[in-house]
Amino acid sequence: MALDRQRIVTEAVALLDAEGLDAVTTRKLAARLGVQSPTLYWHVPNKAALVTAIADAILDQEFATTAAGGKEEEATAAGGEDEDQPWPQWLTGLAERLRRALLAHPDGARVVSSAQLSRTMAAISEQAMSTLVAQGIPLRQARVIVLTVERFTVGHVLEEQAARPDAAALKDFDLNAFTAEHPTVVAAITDYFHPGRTVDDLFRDCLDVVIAGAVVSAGDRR
Amino acid sequence: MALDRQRIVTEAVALLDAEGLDAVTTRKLAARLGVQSPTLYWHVPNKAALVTAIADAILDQEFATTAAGGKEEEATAAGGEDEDQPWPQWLTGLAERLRRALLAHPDGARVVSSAQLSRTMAAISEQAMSTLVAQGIPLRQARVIVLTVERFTVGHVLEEQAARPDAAALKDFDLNAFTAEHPTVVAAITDYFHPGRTVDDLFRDCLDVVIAGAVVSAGDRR
DNA sequence: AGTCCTCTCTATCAGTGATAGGGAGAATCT
DNA sequence: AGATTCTCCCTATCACTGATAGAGAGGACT
Repeated sequence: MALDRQRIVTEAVALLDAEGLDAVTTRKLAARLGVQSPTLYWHVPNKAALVTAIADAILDQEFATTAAGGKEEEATAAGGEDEDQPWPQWLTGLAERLRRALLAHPDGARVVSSAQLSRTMAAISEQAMSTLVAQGIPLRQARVIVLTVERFTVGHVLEEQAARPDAAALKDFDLNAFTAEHPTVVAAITDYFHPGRTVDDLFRDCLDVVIAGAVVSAGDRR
Repeated sequence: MALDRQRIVTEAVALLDAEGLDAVTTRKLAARLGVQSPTLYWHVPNKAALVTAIADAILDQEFATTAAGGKEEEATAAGGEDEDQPWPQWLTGLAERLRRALLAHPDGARVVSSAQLSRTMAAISEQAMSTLVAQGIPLRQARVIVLTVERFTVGHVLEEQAARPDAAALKDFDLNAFTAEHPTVVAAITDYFHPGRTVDDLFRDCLDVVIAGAVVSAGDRR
């Protein structure tokens, strides 16, 4: 099978899924493709470009229609969400889809946050801002709201996927001392998760805060 | 001068300031300290621990009193902010101080976001959640609000400090094509910055959205 | 005096992204 | 048809990274 950029990116995502971002090296990737590592540099200028391409691939899995480019009409229900629903709900759905895309791969948030000039991310922003504008939000507000939601979501998932501290870091971690110094934090965590709430609920609760603020800042019109 | 963990971290921050996170290598750091690189491993278990220590140092510069530990009374005005002011304003100040701390060093957000178990970050959360609780916010809401603000802020600054794409990435970037495909995004950017607004204003506007949502979710009590 | 402990050293390892430059084969030009 | 160019992959190598093994200097304790 001919080696091309497409196949490289696909295999890179597979490697990411199997071993995480730190294991995505040119050599391991080349080995998977049955090729020597310098060969990759004929198809991809450098590793940063590869990571950006991976980011686009990750986002595309959830936003394929959105990212397809503004050409076609995208009849309705782009990616499962209805653009005609009220923007707060629509934006909530967008954020949840974004989170789902990031969580679908190890280090997904790290990949996307270190992508340089992701086309798909730009397409998402475009669709989000234009959707808000189409529903009467002033352009300036639309930008502020969309950026807020995007950056919160990436920041949130980044923390969700943060590497579990290694044994060396944990060995001098005294839970009792931590609880003594941070009683409110510990109490809040146990309180939050006790009734069976999940990390999905936590994201949703945090997102609701952001969306509520967006509604207020948009002058309460809906 | 005796080499100890404190001096290593201080010099690591200096190296970070001078050349950025990617240049913080054990060899360069050791050279600055007049020592061979394996020596560092006597004082620091591995590089991840070093990065976490750098993150704590960065945050300490802005939150020294907060992070000092819950022992002393911290008379008033911890780090320049008054804990008795209404929590929305107080939380706004906290987020701005957090952003200032991150922006004070190259890759500051990247450092903090890749820190494992930062004591200072925990101390910040503790102070924030307890401040909200002290003003009548239920524990569960306090946690949601504080996490939202923290993660938004880190996510936002992470993007602010994102590496400018290199020449290779820019060479096949067609601004006209980008504008054609993302008209709303481009229009929103020019519209936003035209009247002399800065990136500081943008953060503040986004933060205001989050805080407004926090106020709503707290049931409008203030 | 002898033993331990603290700290720094040299030597070395396996890997990493990246470049230089060679060569096989297909496509294109004359 | 023959010559040339282009495409794509190779080998060899570079400078550099985080990390470990193990030696040894010197002070502190017994």
